[in-house]
Amino acid sequence: MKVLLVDDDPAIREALGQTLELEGLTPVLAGSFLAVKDHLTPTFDGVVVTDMRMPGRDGFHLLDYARKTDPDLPVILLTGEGDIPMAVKAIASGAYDFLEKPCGPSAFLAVVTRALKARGLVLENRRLAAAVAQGDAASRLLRGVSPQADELRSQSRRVAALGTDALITGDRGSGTAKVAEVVHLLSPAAARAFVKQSAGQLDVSSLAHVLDRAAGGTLYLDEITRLPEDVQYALLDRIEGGAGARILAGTTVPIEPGDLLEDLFYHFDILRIHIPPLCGRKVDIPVLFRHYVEQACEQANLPMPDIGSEVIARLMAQDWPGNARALVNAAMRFAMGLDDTDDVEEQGLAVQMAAVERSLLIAALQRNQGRAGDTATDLMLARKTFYDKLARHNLRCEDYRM
Amino acid sequence: MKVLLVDDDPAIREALGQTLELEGLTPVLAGSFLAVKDHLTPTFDGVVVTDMRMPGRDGFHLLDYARKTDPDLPVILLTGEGDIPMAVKAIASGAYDFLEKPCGPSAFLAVVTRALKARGLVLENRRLAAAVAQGDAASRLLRGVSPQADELRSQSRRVAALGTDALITGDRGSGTAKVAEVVHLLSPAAARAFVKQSAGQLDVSSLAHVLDRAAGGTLYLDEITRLPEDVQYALLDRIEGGAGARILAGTTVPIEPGDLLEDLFYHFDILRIHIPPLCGRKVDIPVLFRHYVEQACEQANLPMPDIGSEVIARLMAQDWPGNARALVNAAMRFAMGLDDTDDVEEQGLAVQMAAVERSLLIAALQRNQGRAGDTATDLMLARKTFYDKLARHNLRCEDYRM
DNA sequence: TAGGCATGTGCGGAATTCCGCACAGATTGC
DNA sequence: GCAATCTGTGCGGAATTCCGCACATGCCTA
Repeated sequence: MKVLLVDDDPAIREALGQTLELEGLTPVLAGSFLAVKDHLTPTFDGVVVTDMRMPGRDGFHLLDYARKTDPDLPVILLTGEGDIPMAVKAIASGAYDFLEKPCGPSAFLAVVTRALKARGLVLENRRLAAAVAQGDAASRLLRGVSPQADELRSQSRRVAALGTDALITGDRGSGTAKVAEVVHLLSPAAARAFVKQSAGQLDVSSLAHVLDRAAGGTLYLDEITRLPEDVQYALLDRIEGGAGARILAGTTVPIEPGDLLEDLFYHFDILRIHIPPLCGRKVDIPVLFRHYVEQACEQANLPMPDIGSEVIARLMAQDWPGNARALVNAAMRFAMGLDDTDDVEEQGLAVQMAAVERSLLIAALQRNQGRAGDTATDLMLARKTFYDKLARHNLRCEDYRM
Repeated sequence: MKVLLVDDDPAIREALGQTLELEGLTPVLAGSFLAVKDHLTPTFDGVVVTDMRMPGRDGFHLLDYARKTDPDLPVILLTGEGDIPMAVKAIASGAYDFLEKPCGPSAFLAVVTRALKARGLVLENRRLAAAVAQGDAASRLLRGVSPQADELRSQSRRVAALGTDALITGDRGSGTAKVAEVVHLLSPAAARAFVKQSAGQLDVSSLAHVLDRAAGGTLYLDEITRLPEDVQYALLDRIEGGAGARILAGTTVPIEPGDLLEDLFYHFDILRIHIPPLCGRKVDIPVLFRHYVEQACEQANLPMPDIGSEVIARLMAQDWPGNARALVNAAMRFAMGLDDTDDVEEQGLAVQMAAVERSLLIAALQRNQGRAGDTATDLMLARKTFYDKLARHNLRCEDYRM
């Protein structure tokens, strides 16, 4: 953050500037309003200290201008010694604070530091408010109420902010690609390309190609341990020469230095994001399951079924080696009325499809209060076809009338 | 916000308290540390002004205690006139500011006001950070970057916070039920039941039933204008006697007092949430479309297709009388590789069944790591039939092998 | 009471799906 | 290197589904 110091007296400017520098702050010195005018924007990351009595545009003018530009931009006014009426007027005019000249360094620094802190909070609050309004990608996409889910979001935000390459680890089905995308969405390059590529399917020429496509954005290499050795060398060369994109590597198998070229391994291992398995954060299962059921229902335009406590108990009783992917599948089946939330052997496809069709027919009948013609139209079926299907499923329109 | 004023001299306390009250601030007066100790918590909504020299625990002790409790809690110290060493020590010890006794009301008020503002920023900062971390339901579920979308989220948050019954209006396909659910999720009763019911399908006995199911939570009555008149009377009786649940009413047709019993109409019309039509906020279409495509891809485990600018242009060129529901359908078709992004409100049964079958095939392929024979057996299909279905859905086994 | 509209069903032709078979090619294991 | 196994596909007959048509019946309204 900066301290914009405005005083027509060069000696005072220098002295105060030195005081600031000795405190580790960043002064920007100027002799007049005109010299600093362009700094005074709503996003200016700093505060203003100005002498009140200056030729031409005085401190009050500057204060007035600043307040119109950003009412939360702190302006500290330097007054003459004992000029109490002027000080009162300054505060009344919206100055953050005032200091009487000459003042001791500690008093000066105290006021400036307080103002900088206030400014920092204002800017941070604006940023946070924008994040809330927009919906931070981590909280939107990485769900869960467990401490482990919190940690995952925090790790993702940290990696995004740092902008470095990183390694994403997690068991099969845990969503390494999704976490990579979240990191991308959280980063300044969110509007740029996000390229996802299976590492095992790369060769040297296609590596160059995907790096070009990801330029300025993010390249995610799935299952990095399958990257062919010649491609590993080529990748290292690119990284050393500037890859032009952030590279995230994912793996669902445990990884150790010997699994990759050592330099490449340690390059990615600078930062890790570890996705906790579902079995270690079972408290997240109800939230995730409900979300996936809602998603499936929205997609298929199905009514949202009640999720009873016995369903939740059944979900919680399993360990979910298939992680989120398996939970998505279970949720989809549940949404379709298949009443199957286990990861066990399946019914045949035909039986499942019949159950789904029956659910969809019932939902449509309900939407249309049992009016056959309307329901057939709703489903974009010929009336006859519709009747045929009802017969097949032992359904009768009259059962759905008021 | 409060000003906690600590001084062993009653005359000074009273005088400063009056100064604060005249400024519209809220003083809390105390003669000793012990009297205020319990106020000093991390969530204390105010600042502390304390005399430094007091019998027993002095101002420094209070400052020290406060800083340990919450380093961001401003403590203003009142010093004796000219006691500069003491003032310096105060600031060095982390006091927010100091004032020399006696000081004028305006100087006193300026410091206090500044401290209150600083405290407000800190508390707001914490609240916003928590909201970001948790993921506010409004920003997660009610998407859009337009001012109208902002307004919808704000209305939803306000209704949620007030805890009253309300009316939700919006055109067909705009998602009145979804907004009702968001309001529910934002409210303190989020963990309780959310019951959705078509108003047209209610009778007096089923009304009692759904109110019982929603007890402590939220009941959403869809298409409230279709509520039979006898049920309206029954509902009014329950509302007057305490319904036991928050009741939200939705309508996709314009509603006026004559459309319902007058008392019932005005009961719900206390608060309205109006969902803006997509045609009035086209800037939201790209964001929403992308979200729905991502959702469809996640459900069906499909790779995310690129959404070209020509696709966006075509979406923007339509008015979307089917609103979000139609956009969901278009997104699903796009995700499935159907080059059809037009405003089609309902899906036919065949399209829905095709989507389901595709999802089930993919899930089975994943379970079987792309082994065709095993997958066909799993689905209880002839191998040939299985291959026919893959062809029909543009699926290839090899894409699901390790 | 009559007309209009909606419902429900049998018949039968067209369209679609199921699926066995045979074959060629690829992969895996001994 | 070879045998066993798996994969993928075209052909074609059987089975199933789609759906228009015609008709009878019931309900609602003027």
